[in-house]
Amino acid sequence: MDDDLLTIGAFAARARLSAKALRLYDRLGLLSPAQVDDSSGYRYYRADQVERARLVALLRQLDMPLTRIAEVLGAEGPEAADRLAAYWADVERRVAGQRTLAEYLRGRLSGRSSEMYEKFVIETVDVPAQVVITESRHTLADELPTWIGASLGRLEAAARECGGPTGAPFVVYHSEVSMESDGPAESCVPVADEAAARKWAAERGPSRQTAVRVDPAARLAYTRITKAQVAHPQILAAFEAVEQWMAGQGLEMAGPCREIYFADWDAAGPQDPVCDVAFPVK
Amino acid sequence: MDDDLLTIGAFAARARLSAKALRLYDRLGLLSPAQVDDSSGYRYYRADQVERARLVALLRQLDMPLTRIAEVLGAEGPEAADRLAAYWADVERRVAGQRTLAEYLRGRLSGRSSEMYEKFVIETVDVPAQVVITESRHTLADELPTWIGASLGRLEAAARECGGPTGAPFVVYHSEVSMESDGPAESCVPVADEAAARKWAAERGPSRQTAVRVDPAARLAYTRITKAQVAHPQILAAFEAVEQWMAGQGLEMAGPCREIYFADWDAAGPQDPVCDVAFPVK
DNA sequence: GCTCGGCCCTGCCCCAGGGGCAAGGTCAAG
DNA sequence: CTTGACCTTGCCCCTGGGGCAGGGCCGAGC
Repeated sequence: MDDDLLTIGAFAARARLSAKALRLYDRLGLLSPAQVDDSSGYRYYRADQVERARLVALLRQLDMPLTRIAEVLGAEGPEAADRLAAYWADVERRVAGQRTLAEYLRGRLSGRSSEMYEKFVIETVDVPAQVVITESRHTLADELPTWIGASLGRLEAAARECGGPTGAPFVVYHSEVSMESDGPAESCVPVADEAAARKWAAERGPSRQTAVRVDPAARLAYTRITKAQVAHPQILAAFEAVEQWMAGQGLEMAGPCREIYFADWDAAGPQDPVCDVAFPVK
Repeated sequence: MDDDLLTIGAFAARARLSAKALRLYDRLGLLSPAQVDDSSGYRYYRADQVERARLVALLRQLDMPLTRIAEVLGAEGPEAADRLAAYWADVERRVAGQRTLAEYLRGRLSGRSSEMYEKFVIETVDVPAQVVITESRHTLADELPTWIGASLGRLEAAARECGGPTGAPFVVYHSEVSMESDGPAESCVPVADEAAARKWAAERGPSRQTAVRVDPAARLAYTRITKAQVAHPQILAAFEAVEQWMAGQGLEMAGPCREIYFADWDAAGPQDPVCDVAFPVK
């Protein structure tokens, strides 16, 4: 039994890993040598540890972080497969988003950049102050559409108990327009009955990040986009077009940007206008 | 003009980047402030630099390294789009490879691991020493099939001038079985006429990494696989099965592993055996 | 026993692409 | 003039190792 212990170099060659990597995995508890000489510190591996080492190598080929590899190794058969599947599903989601972004950028870089903004018609409108009930959440771009749909659905239902929706629902982006980082987004539905709204919010408690506030009167610079354009990354072009226009007009941003959904989403076709992309201006 | 200069914080907010990132991009020459105060070191950006900054942010979202981003920014319109397209094509190739690997591993982890090796029938065979003409190359796994096809095609053509192919062509993997890292691979075709072979190699020069050598007699442990199995990552299972069997028999590896293509590749169907996966044993 | 070459050990610095924090300088509004 | 917000540089941190230095271990030959 002592005889088929392998030194780190021999084991590394069999496992197709570097000795350095093996020392790291040892330190992280991912793959400990069967035996370590007390005085010399030499690591000795059993031949049957090669299988585990190779599995680590293959998982690393998927760019799986070592901590997640440790989870996979720590789980039993089918559960390990589930964890791998979950990891890979994350990767595919991320890559899918990047793929659409890459396509968008390719089109933009290939020369259409200058004329791009001309497709957007920008106007301004003055909106009065209104009482809104809101939900807030930190979320990533790929979950945004789902969350917006669900959240506005909940809020519109609640609005019927607060004097009914008195205007188009909208979503405010408090930090990032709608990129990868989870800038807080706030979905809002205007209601008539502020007292009822406050009662509603008090009942819900802060658990769902609900709130009632008065959205101040503002002048909005906006452009109208179609249902097909309400998706990443196309919608970024609309935001940028409005910002460009504002800069050209010498207008300054007076608050966070928003998307105003004035049409019936489900009834709209891809080319129907459904949404205004807007910035408050001074 | 002085008035629409932005401090780093204001510029960062507009560009949706961190100030830290902007300092890094400045240091790398990727995005230099329009003006830097000599005494205070304060960076000031023009508002129209936001566009470039956002482009950097979007390209970073594709995980494009800053050096490649610099190349994209340095190129003109369509060329920039080409560079982005080339980068993204690389990503898609890598992910496609990882995807098949992930599927393979998912199957393996979900419980089929123990029975997996039983599907392979392993035998041994003694092969005599033979003169071979060879080409060598460092290559990545995704280019391997193409290279093997082209290389064996060239060698078989050359073999006809050296006494004809006298045995099945094969590919030797000198370091990695066939993974991501570019372990050198050597394609070999046995020939009868060593003198003619040496003449052929001398004419070609070392430019194409050609060589003539005597492949020593060996006992091979091998398993026969079908055309469908000759691909990543399925073929890894065959290599591992042979290694497992060798370990079970107490046999030691006596040299680098190889794939022996004994059948007519183009005429074979997916389920036809075309290849032996083999290890020399002592 | 002695040495030599080949492994092996730990420890340190390096890469990208920043995050976070500390110490100190600047700027503008009250 | 002060105060607080903002800016500067510089240092350490993360992952997953690569590379090198300085020193220890081991077996083979002499």
